[in-house]
Amino acid sequence: MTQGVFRALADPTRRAILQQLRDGPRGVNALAQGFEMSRPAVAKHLKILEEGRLITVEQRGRERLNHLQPEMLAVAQRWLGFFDAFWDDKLANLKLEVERDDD
Amino acid sequence: MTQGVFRALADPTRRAILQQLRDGPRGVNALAQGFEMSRPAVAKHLKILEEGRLITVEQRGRERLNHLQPEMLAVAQRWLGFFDAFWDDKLANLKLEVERDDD
DNA sequence: ATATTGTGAAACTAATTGGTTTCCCATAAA
DNA sequence: TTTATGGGAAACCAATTAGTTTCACAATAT
Repeated sequence: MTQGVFRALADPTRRAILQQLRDGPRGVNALAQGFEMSRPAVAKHLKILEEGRLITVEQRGRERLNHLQPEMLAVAQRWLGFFDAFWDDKLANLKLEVERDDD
Repeated sequence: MTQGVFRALADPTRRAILQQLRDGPRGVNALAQGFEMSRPAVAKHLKILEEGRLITVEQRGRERLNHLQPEMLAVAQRWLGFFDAFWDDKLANLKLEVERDDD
């Protein structure tokens, strides 16, 4: 699960797609207009985003609307959260250094 | 900057390396023992982590100690934070799945 | 009925990735 | 001074990635 999310986030086009989808669901063509690449290329990115469960697809007639599904971003946030303690420790150590650096 | 970070995080070995480094700085050989791959392979991952500025290298004699530098993880966290507005009550359902996740 | 639109699928390509083995060098220890 | 250790660099390889063009097809619009 974690792998699917981080893999999906690794590509700048895919991250941009997610940001686009914050404004509402979009079809492949609408999305592809925002990028300098062909529709099939964007379609492949969407597939990877779908595999990572960062988007869901709603079929409406001949249209396929790609919806942002931000729940999985929480997986990434949670993983990163495990380092917050380290971050805090480092800041604390730094603080100590600063405090006895009064000469 | 964001690209370097997300690229570095895309590989499970690299994420595992970062987790290892939470316990303190390590040389390539020490790290490589934790994975079923050769030292040069791990060295390449370290290089990518360094390019993404997720680690720093301290040269001590013939040893090169790789230090976790968690500041850049905040870059990823900030990017993900832009989606916080989208979170809804589906998060509760997700929590169950997350808790039995490996990787 | 016909034309247009939104999309998927296949086949192909170039570049990148993730790994290997081998060899070499500098530092540290005997 | 010789040996052992920690690690870089090169050359190579297979698989994956990110893109392309072309074709096909079903749903909508005229």
